[in-house]
Amino acid sequence: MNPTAAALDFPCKTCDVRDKAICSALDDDELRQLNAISTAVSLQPNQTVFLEGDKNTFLFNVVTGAVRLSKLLPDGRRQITGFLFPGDLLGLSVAGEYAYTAEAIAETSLCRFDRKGLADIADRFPNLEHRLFDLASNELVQAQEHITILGQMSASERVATILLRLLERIGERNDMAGVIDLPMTREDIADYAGLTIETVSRNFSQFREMGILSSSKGRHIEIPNIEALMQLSAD
Amino acid sequence: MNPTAAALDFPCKTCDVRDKAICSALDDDELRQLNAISTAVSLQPNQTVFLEGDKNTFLFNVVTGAVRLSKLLPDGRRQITGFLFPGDLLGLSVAGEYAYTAEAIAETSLCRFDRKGLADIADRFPNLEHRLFDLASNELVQAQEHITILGQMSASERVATILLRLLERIGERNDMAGVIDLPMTREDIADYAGLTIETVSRNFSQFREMGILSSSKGRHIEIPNIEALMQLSAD
DNA sequence: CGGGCGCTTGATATGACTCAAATTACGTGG
DNA sequence: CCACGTAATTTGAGTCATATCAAGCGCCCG
Repeated sequence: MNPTAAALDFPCKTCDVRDKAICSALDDDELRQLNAISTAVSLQPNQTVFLEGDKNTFLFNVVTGAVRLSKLLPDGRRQITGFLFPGDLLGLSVAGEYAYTAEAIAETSLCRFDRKGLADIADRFPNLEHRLFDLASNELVQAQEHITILGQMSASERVATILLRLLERIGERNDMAGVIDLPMTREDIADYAGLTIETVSRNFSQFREMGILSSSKGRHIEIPNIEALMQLSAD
Repeated sequence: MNPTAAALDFPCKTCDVRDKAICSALDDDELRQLNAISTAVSLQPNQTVFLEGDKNTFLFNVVTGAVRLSKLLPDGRRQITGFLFPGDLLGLSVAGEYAYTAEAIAETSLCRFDRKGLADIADRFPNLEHRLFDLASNELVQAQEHITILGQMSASERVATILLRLLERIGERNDMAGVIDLPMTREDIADYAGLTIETVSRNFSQFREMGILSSSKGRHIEIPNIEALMQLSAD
């Protein structure tokens, strides 16, 4: 916002996600080295970050915007395995290949790290490797919650639960009420929830009729009573 | 099998999973230090390793047997998020608590590591921390495949896919044919697949009628033609 | 030999999907 | 700024896959 000479030193220092994601584990010296192997990347909506099966050369931090992760079945069915927002880590993989496709949902900026260079730095700074392990563990926990949503919940419970998680992550909360401006389409939500577009839409409509959502249209969501939504969410 | 004086040095050296899981990253010297903070644990079927919400004091390696990971919804619905077998890592978590319950399915032996001690060792050996990161990444990839199964596949596709994964992990494969002796009940499979016991059972029966499974009963599964099962699995 | 648990099978109910169409929001060019 | 065309969302009617409810079977263990 108000760059000083010190801040201009290297760009990470004024980064919005400086205290999140990978970078939060590091002191200024470490950050300077990380900065040396990082590149800023800008993406428009629906642009691809990488494809499932690509060689995993890079790790990314989401700085602004939103990203969707997805896997395709051979016949074209798509499962969205996650939505990522500022501060999230992107690009975990095994066996040298990304296991999913990553695409920008909105206008998005990423910080890109060379994987090899990152490994070199990590060898010198246990903090960094620790942080990567924590981030991976965290993603695993989220994935298991997603599994539980898909395996056990009804359509309305899924929609309610997903709205609550999006509220926490990208919404504004005021006491009992909340607002979310969704960056993703109903189709994205459907493919995340394991439902059809129609079922998602019908549940939004029903929530409106019930007064759980105030008559918000499209991607602007207003939640007058968060408690009521939580009661529908089954956990 | 045939212990020498050197092997008797410390127990890890003759461990069945010496070259898997955490231990595979380590040389003898590192392994010796790891050994110092590890304890063997034996469990009978249905005994609890830890509960969701417990303080995450330990990490475990599965040495023999099988473990199921599960999460409960407040009303009692259960989602099994994974089955673990020899070599698998157990106990990843965030925020100091296990995010799921772990229970032995069969007679099981585990190797238990003090988390704090492990962190100390990891600070000195980047190899180990690297390995933990890889294992966590690997579990994340598996979780995402599970998400795709639950979100997109029909009941028969789920059952076929799950059988194929179990075949890879704990089955015997001979050319086209395969055999699996399942350690888990139909209920476990149902809770893993996001289906009911009845639906899982009906699909087993249908696969038998179709000749995809040879008339195997109960938990002994014979697959005369693995290709045919793969065609039903949708990926 | 008996009891119980796990598994299978059958009949019916229902929640979500499919197919179809109308409505609304959005970006573009006039 | 408005008109148009397209994409996104909503709504409706009917179907189907899987859940639910209900028995019956078989196998293991005491």
